[in-house]
Amino acid sequence: MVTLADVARHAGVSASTVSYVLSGKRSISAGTRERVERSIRALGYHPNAGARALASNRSNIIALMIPLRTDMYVPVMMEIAVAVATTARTHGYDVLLLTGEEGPDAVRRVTGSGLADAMILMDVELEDERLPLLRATGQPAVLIGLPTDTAGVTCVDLDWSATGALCVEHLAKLGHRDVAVIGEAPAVYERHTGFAERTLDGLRSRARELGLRVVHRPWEGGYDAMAATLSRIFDERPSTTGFVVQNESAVEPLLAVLRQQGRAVPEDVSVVAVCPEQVAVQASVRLTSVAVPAQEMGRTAVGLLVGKLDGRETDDVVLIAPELTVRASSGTAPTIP
Amino acid sequence: MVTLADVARHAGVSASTVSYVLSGKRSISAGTRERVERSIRALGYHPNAGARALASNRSNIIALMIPLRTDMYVPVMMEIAVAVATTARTHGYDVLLLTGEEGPDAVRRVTGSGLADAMILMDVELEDERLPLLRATGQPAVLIGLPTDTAGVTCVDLDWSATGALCVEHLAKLGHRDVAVIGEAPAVYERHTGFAERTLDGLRSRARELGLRVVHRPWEGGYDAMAATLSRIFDERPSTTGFVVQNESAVEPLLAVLRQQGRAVPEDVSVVAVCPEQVAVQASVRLTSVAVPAQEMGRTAVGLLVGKLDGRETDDVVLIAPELTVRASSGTAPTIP
DNA sequence: GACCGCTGTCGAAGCGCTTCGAAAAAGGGT
DNA sequence: ACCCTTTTTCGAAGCGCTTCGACAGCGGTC
Repeated sequence: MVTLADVARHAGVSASTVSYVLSGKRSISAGTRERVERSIRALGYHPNAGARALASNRSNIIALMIPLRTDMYVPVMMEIAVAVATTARTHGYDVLLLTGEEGPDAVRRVTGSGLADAMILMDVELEDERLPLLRATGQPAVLIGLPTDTAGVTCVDLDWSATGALCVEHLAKLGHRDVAVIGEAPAVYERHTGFAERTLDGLRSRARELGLRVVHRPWEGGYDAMAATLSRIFDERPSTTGFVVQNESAVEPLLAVLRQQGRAVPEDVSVVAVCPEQVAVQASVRLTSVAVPAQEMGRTAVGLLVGKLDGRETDDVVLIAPELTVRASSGTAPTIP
Repeated sequence: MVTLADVARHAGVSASTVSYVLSGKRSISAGTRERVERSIRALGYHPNAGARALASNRSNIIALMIPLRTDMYVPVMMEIAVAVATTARTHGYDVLLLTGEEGPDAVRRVTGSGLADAMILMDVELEDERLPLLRATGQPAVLIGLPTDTAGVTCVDLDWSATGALCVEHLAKLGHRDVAVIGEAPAVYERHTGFAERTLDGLRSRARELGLRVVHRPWEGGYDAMAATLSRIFDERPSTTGFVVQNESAVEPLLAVLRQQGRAVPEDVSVVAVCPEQVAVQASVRLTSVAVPAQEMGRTAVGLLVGKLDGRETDDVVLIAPELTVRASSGTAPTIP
């Protein structure tokens, strides 16, 4: 193993000089720097992470806590995780992967051991039990998701409320008067994951302003469940012509059942989805959708965290504005015959 | 910050005693152990990861390299990653998340810096460029996937060749004589990712033995592409009655197009999928499938790695035997009218 | 020419832990 | 009571790095 001392010897300088070349924290003459850099390359030197962490009290690692469960948004989670990992690298950080399994203990462990300099938490619940700990330890953290109380923590999220409003506005503009929302699995609501409730709230209040009627049905499971859900919706509100889907795994079942029932999209009913771009484009009908900006969320979270670690002042809550892209699944509401 | 020395003082013992209580590498009398443990809890002590890594030359971190691209098997990747993270924790390891982006450099960096004790590589290509490095450094590593040359590395994978064979056997047993394989995107083959080619080889050679005819068509993209692919297949081989799908994102398009063409599953055509259990169960037709045992792969990989790190002798190549579950998408071949 | 303020470099201390050899304590036989 | 073995505990060295204060040169100033 090549150590800093080896490099110093090879370059004919002291260890501290090599260290300063590496960190740039003191000025080093061009000649010396050059010589040291050449030695580093010649010997294939890599600074020892542990020693560095010990001496500098900084690990250059960001912990990312992903949910263990896979009942929702797996591709979104994956995309965020990959974006976090790549962005972190460009800032010189590595990413430690924690699963929600350990829960608050993981926060304690990572903070206490100095394993990571900061944390990114996903799958944040409205009253997340990890928050008090985070506030108490003063560990720099960014949440992806928006808890009820954002005091002392930084958050990044899609503006779900605006997303819901945007969907219903789009349908209203096309003349739809009765809208059905196919929501997440009941478990998601029970857990008080913020985004599901917020979307619904935003959608409902905008619908009220615009004079639309809304029914909301959670969904989970398979095609049969979807068929049942749809019959119920059309029984209760026969004049339903607009659909909002917030659950990417519900997209294909919904389209399939509609097709099977002989309802044409977008002639008879319009569908607006909240889902990753890719899902919208690859669906059997190209979907009018509000994209879930997974990458942007991951990138932003890392950006904020690095800002904090560098002592910069950062925003407390970053809400990403939703953007609706019109594709082939929405159109003018059918005129009642 | 609470250090080991603080604990020692609090418990009235020396630092080394505390260390031995923690590591269990020397016997400590029950009384002393008790006292030390009480102090640890009282002070809320967590060993400093950096110091530990420096002194012991072990970071207790496993690096997991996941592919950057998301053109395939995202849920499988995610499931493996989560399984790796959870299993690693039960062995006292944390997981560092690397993306393929850095490529071989990541291997060099992580090995050189002592950031991780070992690596798990996913998305292994037949002639993976990270392999020579791994062999050279002697870094303990486990590949998820099977390269051409497995010398000096440990691999875990589903036995794809047997998987292909199993699928075609099942169809043969049901009386199908002409089988079509809907394969991965062409890019996957061009990259020489082992599993795609192996499945196909296994399937083809078994088919030859059983006297079945096979056509193979890569697929990628949307429903239109699937419709085109199917017409071509039925034009060229009108007597095709068996389908094998190896691409989970192709499942719904295939079923949808078949339905649209008025071909009943399983009465007119049978479909066998290679995909995660969940996809098979939630599809619009419950699919006869060979499950991709993502969790098992992740768990096994960690198990092997921990074994290596503990100096145990481990297998070099662990091939997981495929299991075919019969569901509603396959049945007796229709008799030619 | 003595003095000043630079810039560039060095030496040493110390980060918190593990680990080795050795000392101290505790039994066990005679 | 003694010696010998075994168990338990301690002290000190050292892992590879960062960082602080100090020092050596250097050109410029009065």
